[in-house]
Amino acid sequence: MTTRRTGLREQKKQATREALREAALRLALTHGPENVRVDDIAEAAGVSPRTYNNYFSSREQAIVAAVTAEREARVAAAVAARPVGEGLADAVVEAIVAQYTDPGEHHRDALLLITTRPALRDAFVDTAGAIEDPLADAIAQRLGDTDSYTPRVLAASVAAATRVALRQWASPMTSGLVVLSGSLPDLLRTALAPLAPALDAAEQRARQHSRSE
Amino acid sequence: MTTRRTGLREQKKQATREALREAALRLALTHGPENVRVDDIAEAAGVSPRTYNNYFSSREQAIVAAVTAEREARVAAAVAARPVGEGLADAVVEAIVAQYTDPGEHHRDALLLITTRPALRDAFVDTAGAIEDPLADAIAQRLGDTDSYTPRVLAASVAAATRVALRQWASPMTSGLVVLSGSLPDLLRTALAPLAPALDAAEQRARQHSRSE
DNA sequence: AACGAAAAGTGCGTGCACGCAACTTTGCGT
DNA sequence: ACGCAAAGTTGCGTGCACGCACTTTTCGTT
Repeated sequence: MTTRRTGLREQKKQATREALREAALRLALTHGPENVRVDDIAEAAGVSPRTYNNYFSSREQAIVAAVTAEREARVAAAVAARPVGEGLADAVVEAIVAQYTDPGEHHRDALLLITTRPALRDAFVDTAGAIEDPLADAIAQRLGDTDSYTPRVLAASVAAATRVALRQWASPMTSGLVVLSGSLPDLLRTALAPLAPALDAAEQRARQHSRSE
Repeated sequence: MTTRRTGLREQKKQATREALREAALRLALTHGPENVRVDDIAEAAGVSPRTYNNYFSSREQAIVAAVTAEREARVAAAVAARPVGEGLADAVVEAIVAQYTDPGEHHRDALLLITTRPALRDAFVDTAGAIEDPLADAIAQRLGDTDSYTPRVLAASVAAATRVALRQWASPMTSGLVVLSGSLPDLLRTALAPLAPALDAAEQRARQHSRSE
Protein backbone atom coordinates (compact mmCIF):
# COMPACT_ATOMS: atom_id res chain seq x y z
CA MET A 1 0.00 0.00 0.00
CA THR A 2 1.48 3.30 -1.04
CA THR A 3 -0.74 6.37 -1.16
CA ARG A 4 -4.26 5.67 -0.20
CA ARG A 5 -6.41 8.21 -2.09
CA THR A 6 -5.19 7.11 -5.49
CA GLY A 7 -5.91 8.68 -8.85
CA LEU A 8 -8.91 7.69 -10.87
CA ARG A 9 -11.25 7.17 -7.99
CA GLU A 10 -10.70 10.53 -6.35
CA GLN A 11 -10.71 12.19 -9.74
CA LYS A 12 -14.15 10.92 -10.62
CA LYS A 13 -15.37 11.80 -7.20
CA GLN A 14 -14.27 15.39 -7.57
CA ALA A 15 -15.81 15.48 -11.03
CA THR A 16 -19.14 14.35 -9.65
CA ARG A 17 -18.95 16.85 -6.83
CA GLU A 18 -18.23 19.65 -9.26
CA ALA A 19 -20.96 18.56 -11.64
CA LEU A 20 -23.43 18.59 -8.78
CA ARG A 21 -22.59 22.02 -7.45
CA GLU A 22 -22.43 23.56 -10.92
CA ALA A 23 -25.78 22.07 -11.79
CA ALA A 24 -27.22 23.27 -8.51
CA LEU A 25 -26.05 26.82 -9.10
CA ARG A 26 -27.11 26.92 -12.71
CA LEU A 27 -30.60 25.68 -11.96
CA ALA A 28 -30.94 27.98 -8.98
CA LEU A 29 -30.01 30.96 -11.12
CA THR A 30 -32.34 30.12 -13.96
CA HIS A 31 -35.41 28.93 -12.09
CA GLY A 32 -34.95 30.42 -8.64
CA PRO A 33 -33.75 28.32 -5.70
CA GLU A 34 -37.20 27.39 -4.40
CA ASN A 35 -38.17 25.96 -7.76
CA VAL A 36 -35.26 23.56 -7.90
CA ARG A 37 -35.80 20.11 -6.49
CA VAL A 38 -33.06 17.75 -5.49
CA ASP A 39 -34.08 15.36 -8.24
CA ASP A 40 -33.51 18.09 -10.82
CA ILE A 41 -29.99 18.71 -9.60
CA ALA A 42 -29.18 15.03 -9.59
CA GLU A 43 -30.57 14.53 -13.05
CA ALA A 44 -28.69 17.53 -14.43
CA ALA A 45 -25.49 16.14 -12.96
CA GLY A 46 -26.18 12.65 -14.27
CA VAL A 47 -26.34 10.85 -10.97
CA SER A 48 -29.07 9.39 -8.83
CA PRO A 49 -30.78 11.56 -6.20
CA ARG A 50 -29.37 9.29 -3.54
CA THR A 51 -25.86 9.97 -4.75
CA TYR A 52 -26.47 13.68 -4.61
CA ASN A 53 -27.17 13.23 -0.94
CA ASN A 54 -23.89 11.46 -0.44
CA TYR A 55 -22.15 14.69 -1.41
CA PHE A 56 -24.37 17.41 -0.01
CA SER A 57 -26.78 17.29 2.87
CA SER A 58 -28.90 20.20 1.72
CA ARG A 59 -29.84 22.01 -1.44
CA GLU A 60 -28.42 25.24 -0.07
CA GLN A 61 -25.09 23.58 0.63
CA ALA A 62 -24.78 22.44 -2.96
CA ILE A 63 -25.63 25.83 -4.43
CA VAL A 64 -23.31 27.73 -2.15
CA ALA A 65 -20.51 25.23 -2.74
CA ALA A 66 -20.32 26.37 -6.34
CA VAL A 67 -18.99 29.68 -5.05
CA THR A 68 -17.01 28.59 -2.01
CA ALA A 69 -15.45 25.42 -3.39
CA GLU A 70 -12.13 24.44 -1.88
CA ARG A 71 -11.78 27.75 -0.08
CA GLU A 72 -10.85 26.02 3.16
CA ALA A 73 -7.83 24.30 1.66
CA ARG A 74 -6.71 27.50 -0.03
CA VAL A 75 -6.84 29.46 3.20
CA ALA A 76 -4.67 26.92 4.96
CA ALA A 77 -2.24 26.89 2.06
CA ALA A 78 -2.13 30.68 2.04
CA VAL A 79 -1.22 30.80 5.71
CA ALA A 80 1.49 28.23 5.20
CA ALA A 81 2.85 30.21 2.26
CA ARG A 82 3.27 33.45 4.20
CA PRO A 83 6.87 34.53 4.91
CA VAL A 84 8.15 33.20 8.21
CA GLY A 85 9.23 36.65 9.31
CA GLU A 86 5.68 37.88 9.23
CA GLY A 87 3.71 37.92 12.45
CA LEU A 88 1.04 35.27 12.88
CA ALA A 89 -1.76 37.81 13.08
CA ASP A 90 -0.77 39.47 9.82
CA ALA A 91 -0.25 36.14 8.12
CA VAL A 92 -3.70 34.89 9.05
CA VAL A 93 -5.50 38.09 8.23
CA GLU A 94 -3.82 38.49 4.86
CA ALA A 95 -4.37 34.86 3.97
CA ILE A 96 -8.07 35.09 4.69
CA VAL A 97 -8.55 38.44 3.03
CA ALA A 98 -6.77 37.13 -0.05
CA GLN A 99 -9.03 34.10 -0.30
CA TYR A 100 -12.18 36.11 0.14
CA THR A 101 -11.15 38.88 -2.19
CA ASP A 102 -12.97 38.66 -5.38
CA PRO A 103 -10.94 37.45 -8.35
CA GLY A 104 -12.83 38.95 -11.27
CA GLU A 105 -16.19 38.04 -9.87
CA HIS A 106 -17.24 35.14 -11.97
CA HIS A 107 -20.08 34.68 -9.58
CA ARG A 108 -21.49 38.18 -9.34
CA ASP A 109 -25.05 37.11 -10.06
CA ALA A 110 -24.65 34.06 -7.87
CA LEU A 111 -23.60 36.19 -4.92
CA LEU A 112 -26.52 38.48 -5.48
CA LEU A 113 -28.82 35.50 -5.35
CA ILE A 114 -27.14 34.19 -2.22
CA THR A 115 -27.29 37.43 -0.32
CA THR A 116 -30.92 37.82 -1.29
CA ARG A 117 -32.33 34.54 0.03
CA PRO A 118 -32.02 33.97 3.77
CA ALA A 119 -31.55 30.23 3.50
CA LEU A 120 -28.68 30.61 1.06
CA ARG A 121 -27.25 33.44 3.09
CA ASP A 122 -27.10 31.21 6.16
CA ALA A 123 -25.50 28.37 4.25
CA PHE A 124 -22.94 30.78 2.83
CA VAL A 125 -22.04 32.19 6.24
CA ASP A 126 -21.72 28.68 7.63
CA THR A 127 -19.06 27.77 5.10
CA ALA A 128 -16.64 29.84 7.18
CA GLY A 129 -16.66 27.02 9.68
CA ALA A 130 -15.01 24.75 7.14
CA ILE A 131 -11.73 26.62 7.40
CA GLU A 132 -11.42 25.70 11.04
CA ASP A 133 -9.60 22.38 10.85
CA PRO A 134 -7.17 23.17 8.03
CA LEU A 135 -6.43 26.53 9.59
CA ALA A 136 -5.77 24.91 12.96
CA ASP A 137 -3.21 22.66 11.30
CA ALA A 138 -1.55 25.58 9.58
CA ILE A 139 -1.36 27.58 12.81
CA ALA A 140 -0.04 24.60 14.72
CA GLN A 141 2.62 24.24 12.06
CA ARG A 142 3.66 27.89 12.42
CA LEU A 143 3.73 27.77 16.18
CA GLY A 144 5.40 24.40 16.33
CA ASP A 145 2.68 23.61 18.83
CA THR A 146 0.96 20.41 17.93
CA ASP A 147 -0.21 19.16 21.27
CA SER A 148 -2.13 21.97 22.95
CA TYR A 149 -5.54 23.41 22.26
CA THR A 150 -4.21 26.82 21.37
CA PRO A 151 -4.13 26.37 17.59
CA ARG A 152 -7.59 24.89 17.56
CA VAL A 153 -8.99 27.69 19.69
CA LEU A 154 -7.34 30.37 17.60
CA ALA A 155 -8.54 28.79 14.37
CA ALA A 156 -12.05 28.48 15.73
CA SER A 157 -11.97 32.12 16.78
CA VAL A 158 -10.73 33.25 13.40
CA ALA A 159 -13.48 31.26 11.75
CA ALA A 160 -16.00 32.83 14.11
CA ALA A 161 -14.77 36.33 13.32
CA THR A 162 -14.95 35.52 9.63
CA ARG A 163 -18.54 34.40 10.11
CA VAL A 164 -19.34 37.73 11.75
CA ALA A 165 -17.86 39.60 8.81
CA LEU A 166 -19.64 37.46 6.24
CA ARG A 167 -22.96 37.79 7.98
CA GLN A 168 -22.61 41.54 8.09
CA TRP A 169 -21.53 41.72 4.48
CA ALA A 170 -24.36 39.55 3.23
CA SER A 171 -26.98 41.13 5.43
CA PRO A 172 -29.61 43.42 4.03
CA MET A 173 -28.15 46.80 4.84
CA THR A 174 -30.94 47.75 7.22
CA SER A 175 -31.99 50.73 5.13
CA GLY A 176 -32.64 53.56 7.59
CA LEU A 177 -29.99 54.69 10.00
CA VAL A 178 -27.24 52.11 9.77
CA VAL A 179 -24.37 52.46 7.36
CA LEU A 180 -24.28 50.21 4.35
CA SER A 181 -21.72 47.49 4.75
CA GLY A 182 -18.29 48.25 3.40
CA SER A 183 -16.26 46.06 1.11
CA LEU A 184 -15.70 42.49 2.21
CA PRO A 185 -11.91 42.85 2.64
CA ASP A 186 -12.43 45.88 4.89
CA LEU A 187 -15.06 44.06 6.91
CA LEU A 188 -12.78 41.07 7.33
CA ARG A 189 -9.88 43.19 8.53
CA THR A 190 -12.13 44.98 10.98
CA ALA A 191 -13.61 41.77 12.31
CA LEU A 192 -10.27 40.02 12.64
CA ALA A 193 -8.49 42.98 14.26
CA PRO A 194 -9.69 42.24 17.81
CA LEU A 195 -8.09 38.80 17.60
CA ALA A 196 -4.63 40.08 16.71
CA PRO A 197 -3.53 40.37 20.35
CA ALA A 198 -4.45 36.74 20.96
CA LEU A 199 -2.61 35.54 17.87
CA ASP A 200 0.48 37.57 18.69
CA ALA A 201 0.48 36.46 22.32
CA ALA A 202 0.33 32.83 21.24
CA GLU A 203 3.27 33.43 18.95
CA GLN A 204 5.24 35.05 21.76
CA ARG A 205 4.61 32.13 24.05
CA ALA A 206 5.61 29.71 21.32
CA ARG A 207 8.90 31.54 20.80
CA GLN A 208 9.72 31.57 24.49
CA HIS A 209 8.85 27.94 24.74
CA SER A 210 11.08 26.89 21.87
CA ARG A 211 13.95 29.01 23.19
CA SER A 212 13.85 27.38 26.61
CA GLU A 213 14.01 23.79 25.41
CA MET B 1 -47.90 49.87 25.80
CA THR B 2 -45.62 48.91 28.65
CA THR B 3 -43.75 45.63 28.48
CA ARG B 4 -44.35 43.70 25.38
CA ARG B 5 -43.87 40.02 26.30
CA THR B 6 -46.63 40.06 28.86
CA GLY B 7 -47.46 37.40 31.41
CA LEU B 8 -49.80 34.60 30.61
CA ARG B 9 -48.80 34.13 26.99
CA GLU B 10 -45.10 33.87 27.58
CA GLN B 11 -45.70 31.78 30.66
CA LYS B 12 -47.63 29.15 28.77
CA LYS B 13 -45.05 29.19 26.03
CA GLN B 14 -42.27 28.46 28.47
CA ALA B 15 -44.37 25.75 30.06
CA THR B 16 -44.88 24.09 26.69
CA ARG B 17 -41.20 24.37 25.90
CA GLU B 18 -40.27 22.80 29.20
CA ALA B 19 -42.84 20.04 28.86
CA LEU B 20 -41.44 19.20 25.44
CA ARG B 21 -37.80 19.04 26.44
CA GLU B 22 -38.54 17.10 29.61
CA ALA B 23 -40.62 14.61 27.68
CA ALA B 24 -37.92 14.31 25.06
CA LEU B 25 -35.25 13.59 27.63
CA ARG B 26 -37.36 11.17 29.61
CA LEU B 27 -38.32 9.15 26.57
CA ALA B 28 -34.77 9.18 25.25
CA LEU B 29 -33.50 7.84 28.55
CA THR B 30 -36.06 5.10 28.84
CA HIS B 31 -36.27 3.85 25.27
CA GLY B 32 -33.03 5.08 23.75
CA PRO B 33 -32.90 8.12 21.45
CA GLU B 34 -33.30 6.24 18.20
CA ASN B 35 -36.48 4.60 19.40
CA VAL B 36 -38.19 7.89 20.14
CA ARG B 37 -40.25 9.44 17.39
CA VAL B 38 -41.27 13.05 17.24
CA ASP B 39 -44.91 12.07 17.59
CA ASP B 40 -44.11 10.35 20.88
CA ILE B 41 -42.52 13.48 22.31
CA ALA B 42 -45.41 15.65 21.19
CA GLU B 43 -47.95 13.27 22.61
CA ALA B 44 -46.13 13.01 25.93
CA ALA B 45 -46.05 16.80 26.15
CA GLY B 46 -49.69 17.11 25.20
CA VAL B 47 -49.27 19.10 22.02
CA SER B 48 -49.49 18.35 18.34
CA PRO B 49 -46.43 17.15 16.43
CA ARG B 50 -46.59 20.33 14.40
CA THR B 51 -46.32 22.41 17.54
CA TYR B 52 -43.31 20.44 18.66
CA ASN B 53 -41.64 21.58 15.48
CA ASN B 54 -42.42 25.18 16.27
CA TYR B 55 -40.19 24.88 19.31
CA PHE B 56 -37.43 22.55 18.21
CA SER B 57 -36.15 21.82 14.76
CA SER B 58 -34.70 18.44 15.57
CA ARG B 59 -35.15 15.62 18.03
CA GLU B 60 -31.59 16.03 19.24
CA GLN B 61 -32.15 19.70 19.96
CA ALA B 62 -35.12 18.93 22.18
CA ILE B 63 -33.31 16.25 24.17
CA VAL B 64 -30.21 18.34 24.70
CA ALA B 65 -32.27 21.38 25.66
CA ALA B 66 -33.39 19.57 28.79
CA VAL B 67 -29.82 19.86 30.03
CA THR B 68 -28.74 23.18 28.57
CA ALA B 69 -31.94 25.16 29.09
CA GLU B 70 -31.52 28.91 29.52
CA ARG B 71 -27.79 28.60 29.85
CA GLU B 72 -27.22 31.41 27.38
CA ALA B 73 -29.15 33.94 29.43
CA ARG B 74 -27.42 32.86 32.61
CA VAL B 75 -23.98 33.31 31.09
CA ALA B 76 -24.81 36.84 30.02
CA ALA B 77 -26.23 37.64 33.44
CA ALA B 78 -23.15 36.19 35.11
CA VAL B 79 -20.86 38.41 33.07
CA ALA B 80 -22.95 41.45 33.91
CA ALA B 81 -22.86 40.52 37.59
CA ARG B 82 -19.08 40.39 37.82
CA PRO B 83 -17.41 43.19 39.81
CA VAL B 84 -16.47 46.14 37.64
CA GLY B 85 -12.92 46.10 38.93
CA GLU B 86 -12.34 42.67 37.48
CA GLY B 87 -10.67 42.40 34.11
CA LEU B 88 -12.89 41.46 31.19
CA ALA B 89 -11.01 38.25 30.51
CA ASP B 90 -11.41 37.01 34.07
CA ALA B 91 -15.03 38.06 34.17
CA VAL B 92 -15.89 36.15 31.02
CA VAL B 93 -13.94 33.05 31.93
CA GLU B 94 -15.36 32.85 35.44
CA ALA B 95 -18.89 33.47 34.22
CA ILE B 96 -18.69 30.68 31.70
CA VAL B 97 -16.97 28.24 34.00
CA ALA B 98 -19.59 28.94 36.64
CA GLN B 99 -22.45 28.21 34.27
CA TYR B 100 -20.92 25.01 32.99
CA THR B 101 -19.87 23.77 36.38
CA ASP B 102 -22.09 21.04 37.49
CA PRO B 103 -24.50 21.91 40.28
CA GLY B 104 -25.21 18.54 41.85
CA GLU B 105 -25.50 16.75 38.56
CA HIS B 106 -29.18 16.23 38.19
CA HIS B 107 -28.48 15.06 34.69
CA ARG B 108 -25.67 12.61 35.22
CA ASP B 109 -27.33 9.83 33.26
CA ALA B 110 -28.51 12.30 30.64
CA LEU B 111 -24.97 13.53 30.07
CA LEU B 112 -23.75 9.97 29.78
CA LEU B 113 -26.34 9.36 27.10
CA ILE B 114 -25.44 12.58 25.29
CA THR B 115 -21.73 11.93 25.23
CA THR B 116 -22.37 8.41 24.00
CA ARG B 117 -24.41 9.14 20.87
CA PRO B 118 -22.68 11.18 18.18
CA ALA B 119 -25.84 12.96 17.06
CA LEU B 120 -26.63 14.12 20.59
CA ARG B 121 -23.01 15.01 21.17
CA ASP B 122 -23.04 17.31 18.14
CA ALA B 123 -26.27 18.96 19.22
CA PHE B 124 -24.85 19.49 22.69
CA VAL B 125 -21.67 21.08 21.40
CA ASP B 126 -23.68 23.33 19.12
CA THR B 127 -25.59 24.82 22.03
CA ALA B 128 -22.48 26.81 22.84
CA GLY B 129 -23.34 29.00 19.86
CA ALA B 130 -26.45 30.18 21.66
CA ILE B 131 -24.44 32.21 24.13
CA GLU B 132 -23.07 34.36 21.35
CA ASP B 133 -25.70 37.10 21.14
CA PRO B 134 -26.40 37.59 24.85
CA LEU B 135 -22.69 37.50 25.59
CA ALA B 136 -22.03 40.09 22.92
CA ASP B 137 -24.52 42.38 24.58
CA ALA B 138 -22.93 41.85 27.99
CA ILE B 139 -19.45 42.55 26.64
CA ALA B 140 -20.65 45.63 24.81
CA GLN B 141 -22.15 46.82 28.06
CA ARG B 142 -18.89 46.36 29.92
CA LEU B 143 -16.83 48.03 27.25
CA GLY B 144 -19.31 50.82 26.69
CA ASP B 145 -18.82 49.95 23.04
CA THR B 146 -22.13 49.46 21.34
CA ASP B 147 -21.37 50.42 17.78
CA SER B 148 -18.33 48.42 16.70
CA TYR B 149 -17.91 44.77 15.83
CA THR B 150 -15.50 44.10 18.65
CA PRO B 151 -18.02 42.76 21.18
CA ARG B 152 -19.61 40.53 18.60
CA VAL B 153 -16.27 39.16 17.47
CA LEU B 154 -15.10 38.56 21.02
CA ALA B 155 -18.36 36.87 21.95
CA ALA B 156 -18.22 34.70 18.86
CA SER B 157 -14.64 33.74 19.68
CA VAL B 158 -15.52 32.88 23.25
CA ALA B 159 -18.38 30.75 22.01
CA ALA B 160 -16.03 29.07 19.57
CA ALA B 161 -13.49 28.32 22.30
CA THR B 162 -16.27 26.95 24.45
CA ARG B 163 -17.30 24.68 21.61
CA VAL B 164 -13.75 23.38 21.38
CA ALA B 165 -13.75 22.60 25.09
CA LEU B 166 -17.14 20.93 24.98
CA ARG B 167 -16.23 18.83 22.00
CA GLN B 168 -13.09 17.65 23.70
CA TRP B 169 -14.88 16.95 26.94
CA ALA B 170 -17.68 15.01 25.30
CA SER B 171 -15.45 13.15 22.90
CA PRO B 172 -14.81 9.47 23.34
CA MET B 173 -11.48 9.53 25.11
CA THR B 174 -9.82 7.67 22.29
CA SER B 175 -9.02 4.75 24.53
CA GLY B 176 -5.45 3.79 23.76
CA LEU B 177 -2.72 6.34 23.95
CA VAL B 178 -4.43 9.65 24.45
CA VAL B 179 -5.13 11.05 27.86
CA LEU B 180 -8.65 11.04 29.12
CA SER B 181 -10.16 14.50 29.09
CA GLY B 182 -9.89 16.46 32.30
CA SER B 183 -12.73 18.07 34.16
CA LEU B 184 -14.93 20.43 32.20
CA PRO B 185 -13.98 23.56 34.20
CA ASP B 186 -10.29 22.86 33.58
CA LEU B 187 -10.90 22.29 29.90
CA LEU B 188 -12.86 25.52 29.65
CA ARG B 189 -10.13 27.54 31.34
CA THR B 190 -7.51 26.00 29.09
CA ALA B 191 -9.53 26.65 25.94
CA LEU B 192 -10.39 30.21 26.90
CA ALA B 193 -6.88 31.16 28.01
CA PRO B 194 -5.57 31.95 24.51
CA LEU B 195 -8.33 34.56 24.12
CA ALA B 196 -7.42 36.49 27.27
CA PRO B 197 -4.99 38.81 25.45
CA ALA B 198 -7.69 39.75 22.97
CA LEU B 199 -10.22 40.46 25.70
CA ASP B 200 -7.78 42.50 27.74
CA ALA B 201 -6.61 44.45 24.71
CA ALA B 202 -10.19 45.34 23.86
CA GLU B 203 -10.69 46.53 27.41
CA GLN B 204 -7.55 48.67 27.23
CA ARG B 205 -8.71 50.29 24.03
CA ALA B 206 -12.13 50.93 25.52
CA ARG B 207 -10.58 52.65 28.54
CA GLN B 208 -8.36 54.87 26.41
CA HIS B 209 -11.27 55.75 24.23
CA SER B 210 -13.52 56.76 27.10
CA ARG B 211 -10.74 58.80 28.72
CA SER B 212 -10.13 60.82 25.58
CA GLU B 213 -13.70 61.89 25.04
C1' DA C 1 -4.87 -11.44 -16.90
C1' DA C 2 -7.76 -12.70 -13.22
C1' DC C 3 -9.54 -12.28 -8.57
C1' DG C 4 -11.01 -10.29 -4.33
C1' DA C 5 -11.56 -6.45 -1.38
C1' DA C 6 -12.69 -1.75 -0.92
C1' DA C 7 -15.14 2.14 -2.47
C1' DA C 8 -18.63 4.58 -5.02
C1' DG C 9 -23.36 4.56 -6.93
C1' DT C 10 -28.26 3.21 -6.53
C1' DG C 11 -33.23 2.03 -5.02
C1' DC C 12 -36.21 1.74 -1.31
C1' DG C 13 -38.46 2.84 2.84
C1' DT C 14 -39.12 5.73 6.84
C1' DG C 15 -39.39 9.64 9.69
C1' DC C 16 -38.98 14.41 9.60
C1' DA C 17 -38.84 19.60 8.82
C1' DC C 18 -41.45 23.22 7.39
C1' DG C 19 -44.63 26.31 4.40
C1' DC C 20 -49.36 27.25 4.27
C1' DA C 21 -53.87 28.17 5.55
C1' DA C 22 -57.38 27.55 8.75
C1' DC C 23 -58.76 27.89 13.68
C1' DT C 24 -58.27 29.05 18.73
C1' DT C 25 -56.50 31.71 22.52
C1' DT C 26 -54.83 35.90 24.66
C1' DG C 27 -54.88 40.61 25.86
C1' DC C 28 -55.42 45.47 24.99
C1' DG C 29 -58.23 49.48 24.00
C1' DT C 30 -62.61 51.58 24.53
C1' DA D 1 -67.84 43.92 29.39
C1' DC D 2 -66.94 43.55 24.38
C1' DG D 3 -64.60 42.97 20.34
C1' DC D 4 -60.74 43.07 17.44
C1' DA D 5 -55.88 42.35 16.41
C1' DA D 6 -51.94 39.75 17.48
C1' DA D 7 -49.90 35.45 18.93
C1' DG D 8 -50.10 30.57 19.30
C1' DT D 9 -51.77 25.98 17.76
C1' DT D 10 -53.01 22.50 14.50
C1' DG D 11 -53.65 19.49 10.14
C1' DC D 12 -52.16 18.81 5.71
C1' DG D 13 -49.13 18.24 1.99
C1' DT D 14 -44.60 18.21 -0.03
C1' DG D 15 -39.85 17.52 -0.51
C1' DC D 16 -36.02 15.88 1.77
C1' DA D 17 -32.23 13.53 4.55
C1' DC D 18 -30.41 9.33 5.56
C1' DG D 19 -29.98 4.21 7.05
C1' DC D 20 -29.75 -0.14 4.76
C1' DA D 21 -28.94 -3.58 1.55
C1' DC D 22 -27.48 -4.42 -3.04
C1' DT D 23 -25.01 -3.57 -7.63
C1' DT D 24 -21.26 -1.62 -10.17
C1' DT D 25 -16.70 0.23 -10.53
C1' DT D 26 -11.93 0.67 -9.26
C1' DC D 27 -7.39 -1.03 -8.07
C1' DG D 28 -3.74 -3.67 -5.61
C1' DT D 29 -2.14 -8.34 -5.60
C1' DT D 30 -0.84 -12.80 -7.32
